[in-house]
Amino acid sequence: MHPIGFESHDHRHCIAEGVSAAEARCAEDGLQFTPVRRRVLEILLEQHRAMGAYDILEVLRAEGLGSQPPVAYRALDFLVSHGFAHRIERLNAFTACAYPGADHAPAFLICRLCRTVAEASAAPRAQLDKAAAEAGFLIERAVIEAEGLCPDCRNAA
Amino acid sequence: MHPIGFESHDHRHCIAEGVSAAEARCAEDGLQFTPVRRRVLEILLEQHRAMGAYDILEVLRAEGLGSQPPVAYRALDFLVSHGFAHRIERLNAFTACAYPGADHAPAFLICRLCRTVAEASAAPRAQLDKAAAEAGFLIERAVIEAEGLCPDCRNAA
DNA sequence: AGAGGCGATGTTATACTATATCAACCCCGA
DNA sequence: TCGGGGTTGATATAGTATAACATCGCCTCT
Repeated sequence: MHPIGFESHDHRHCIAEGVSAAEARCAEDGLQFTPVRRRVLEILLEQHRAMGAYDILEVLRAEGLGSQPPVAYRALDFLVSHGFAHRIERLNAFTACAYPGADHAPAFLICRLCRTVAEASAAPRAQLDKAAAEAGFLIERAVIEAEGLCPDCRNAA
Repeated sequence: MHPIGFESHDHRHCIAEGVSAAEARCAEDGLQFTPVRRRVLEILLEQHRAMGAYDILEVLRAEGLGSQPPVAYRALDFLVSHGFAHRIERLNAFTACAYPGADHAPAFLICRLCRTVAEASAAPRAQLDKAAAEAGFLIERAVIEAEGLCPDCRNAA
C-alpha cells in the first residue's frame, strides 16, 4: 500500500533484507542461489531503479561473472519467476522486489527522468477482478505501472 | 468498466465506429488522417488482438503502403498519441482503442494464447492515486495490464 | 566406481523491437 | 514565390531477447 522507494531510508537495510530473504526462500524451496543470481540481485538492490538487462550484463562482465546476454537474462528470469525481482514492462527493465517474501500483486510508480521505481504492495484490484470475472477471463498475472515524476525530479523541474 | 473484446458482437460496427471517430477527431483538431494512418487503424480494428509493429508493416508492405519500420512506427505513434490505439507494454504490441472518443484510462485483459485483448474503460485507480499522492509522485500515465486466459482459450484448455 | 539425469553455465548465432538521421515531397499561407 | 510545417522515403544502426547446443558439476541409483 505505502510505496517504498522515494523517501530517504537506511538503504543497507533494503539490500541486506533482499538478499537474506532470497537466501532463505531458496534454502526452503531447494532452489540454487548461485553466485550469478546473488550478484544480479545485489546489483538490482543497490538502487531503487529500473535497470536494463544489458546494464546488468556490463557489471557482470566487468566482474568476470559472465559476458553473454543469456547469462543476465537467465539470472533475471530466475529472480523474477521467484518473486525476488520484478520486470518493468514499460521500460523493458528490471527492479528488485521491495517486499521480498510477501506474496503480492505490485503496482509501480516509475519516474520517467531518473528511472527510480517505487513499489506499492496492495494493488487496487477489486474492480479489475470484477470486470474479468464478468467477462469470463482468468487473470494469471496483472501489472500496474504508473509513469510520471518522482518528488525529487518534480522539485528539480 | 464492462470490457469489450470477448463477447460476440457485430464487429463491423467496431471497425466503422473506430474509423469514423478518428476521422471526426482529426477533422476537428486539424490532424491529418493520411492513408497510411487510416490503413493501420483499420488493420488494428480488424481484430481485437494485439499486433506487433512488424506484423502491421508486413500488411502495409504487401499493399504497397510502405516497407520500412519507421512507416509503421510513425503511424502507430500517431494513433497512440491521439488515443485511437493503445500500446500493450506486456507484448510490445498494439491494439485499436475499444472506446474511441472517450477520454479514459484503460485496463487490458490480454489472453496469452490468442493475444485477444479486451479493454475495460474505468480503471480502478482510486488507491493508486492515493498512494501516489502520499508519496509526492505525479502520475502522468498509468497502464493496467492483466494477462491470462480468455473465455474461449479457457474452454479449449 | 560407473551410468545417467538434472540443473546451471558457456558460447555462438540470430531474431525481434525501435529509433536516429537526412533527403524529398506536398500543401498552405505570407 | 518563397518558406515552413508536417508527412513520407530510405538507410543505417541501436537496443532487447531468445534459440540451440556443448559442457560441467553434482546427486543418485545401481
